[in-house]
Order: sequence, then structure tokens, then C-alpha cells
Amino acid sequence: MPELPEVVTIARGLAKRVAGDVIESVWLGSKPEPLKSPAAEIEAALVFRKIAGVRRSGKHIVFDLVQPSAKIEQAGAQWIVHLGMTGRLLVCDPDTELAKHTHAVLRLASGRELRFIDPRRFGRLAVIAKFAPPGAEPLSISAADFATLFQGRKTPIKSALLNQKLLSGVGNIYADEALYRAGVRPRRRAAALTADELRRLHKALKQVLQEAIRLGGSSISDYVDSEGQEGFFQLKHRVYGREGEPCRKCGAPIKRVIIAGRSSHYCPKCQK
DNA sequence: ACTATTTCCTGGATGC
DNA sequence: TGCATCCAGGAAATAG
Repeated sequence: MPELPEVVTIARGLAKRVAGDVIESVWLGSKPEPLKSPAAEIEAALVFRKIAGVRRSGKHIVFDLVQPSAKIEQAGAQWIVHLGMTGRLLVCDPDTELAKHTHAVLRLASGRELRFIDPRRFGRLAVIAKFAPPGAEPLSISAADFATLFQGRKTPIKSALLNQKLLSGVGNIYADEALYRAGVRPRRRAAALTADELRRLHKALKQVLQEAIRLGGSSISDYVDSEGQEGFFQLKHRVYGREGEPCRKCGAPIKRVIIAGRSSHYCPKCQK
């Protein structure tokens, strides 16, 4: 389940492999396709474009495309990939067997292929002139702006953290982990957090994301070249998925509740 | 204008 | 062993 740190790692891995390559042809799979843009539009925007770079924005992977033919490289559209839950981007040789649930294949001038595979179909492909994530970047937002996000919001802080219009890139795992590190219960009303709690949450969120990025960065190759997930989840979760297990700080059993339809894990003693 | 709930989708885990 | 059921999750759609 790729969240911000995983998407960073994947985008970096892809940048290493396909930056500078040219897309020669595009195959888009059977309907219903996980497309946000019409297939013809995606194809037209991608074919014969050079991939100038690959980066992350929110939970999205952004391929910056340029016109390689022009004397001066002209900026083209951007190809946006959202991996959803189970989406993968694979760089491989053309003779590699086509995985089940392959929805897109880009043939590259280097002779390799870039494939999009997504069993659960929550992933999305789109083409857009200039992508702008709806929410703030959790890694660069200031403490003051972070606090402002939650003003007047009656929704649980956990739901607010997951709201991509507020913050782009935070998913279920890192929301739980950040709340644990900040000592704040997930059900607390967002607007009811004290200034100190907001400061701690801001810091905790950045810390947990950066820590995960550091750990993921060490095994970039595993993502893109194989199905390996070694880079993911190296971060030892302190609460996520640990219902009933002892809190690493106080030993109390970790609780699990449903908030906004999502599992939320917390320590009833350490989090207020 | 907000907030809460439901829906999409498949594979893996669980239960009888 | 086999079959049915449940569950995971991001974000859009729908409902309140």
C-alpha cells in the first residue's frame, strides 16, 4: 500500500532507469481501464515523448515529458500514475511474461518496456498539462500552516490526516504512526488539538515519513525490477497492525478501532 | 459547507 | 478439501 515514502522510493527508482528514454509506443489494456483520461489522449501525449524526469507529488508519480524532436526541448504534458493499493510499475525486457492484470505497456527506445500492473484496479493513469496536488506537502509545510489546516474541523484528527485535500501523501499507516509518536488519540476532534499537540503531530509526521524514506531508499532496485517489497515496511511499526500486542513504550495492549471506515491503531495509555 | 458512509476491486485469510 | 465470507485500502461518489 504505497504511501508517500513508498512513492518517493518508486519514483527515484524509475528516474534512475527511464529518465532520458523515449516512449515509442503505448498499449493500454482491456476495459474497464483504470484511466482518468481517455485512452487516445494518453497515447497521444506519451508517444514519441522523452521522459525528462520522474518524481513524486502527493501519492502520485509524475513523469515529466518533453518533445525530443524540437531543437529546444519543449515541455510536454505530464503522465500521472497513482498506484492505488496494489499498483506496480515494472521496467523489464519485452520478452518478460506479461503479468496478470497488466493494464499498460510502454515500449521504450532503449528496447525495454515500462509496464503498469494493478490487480485491484484502484490505481489510476492520467495525462495533464501541469499536475498540482490538492493538498499541502507534509514534508515541507510549516508548523504554522499545518496547525491552520485543522482549524474548525470537527472530524477526527485521523480522518483529517487522511484527507488528501488537506495533506497530500499521508495514508493509513503513517497517520497511525504519527499520531502515536505525537501522543494523540486518532478519534480526537481535529479542531480540539492544543497548539502543543499540533506541534508534536507536525514534527512526528515529518519524522516518520523521513525515516521511512531513508529506509526505503536503500533498496530501490527491488521495487522496479522485481516484485520485491523489501524496501517497504522496513520501518518497524509501533502501532499499525499490532492490535493486542504490547505498546513498545508502556506495554499496554494496542487498540484497534474503525475511523472513517479505516482501521486505526493506538496505545490507550500513551495517546490522550 | 461539512462530515460520514458507501462503493469500487481482487487476492489472501479465515471459518465451517 | 472446498466453498463462502470477510477484510484490506485510496479516493470518488453518494447520503445526510
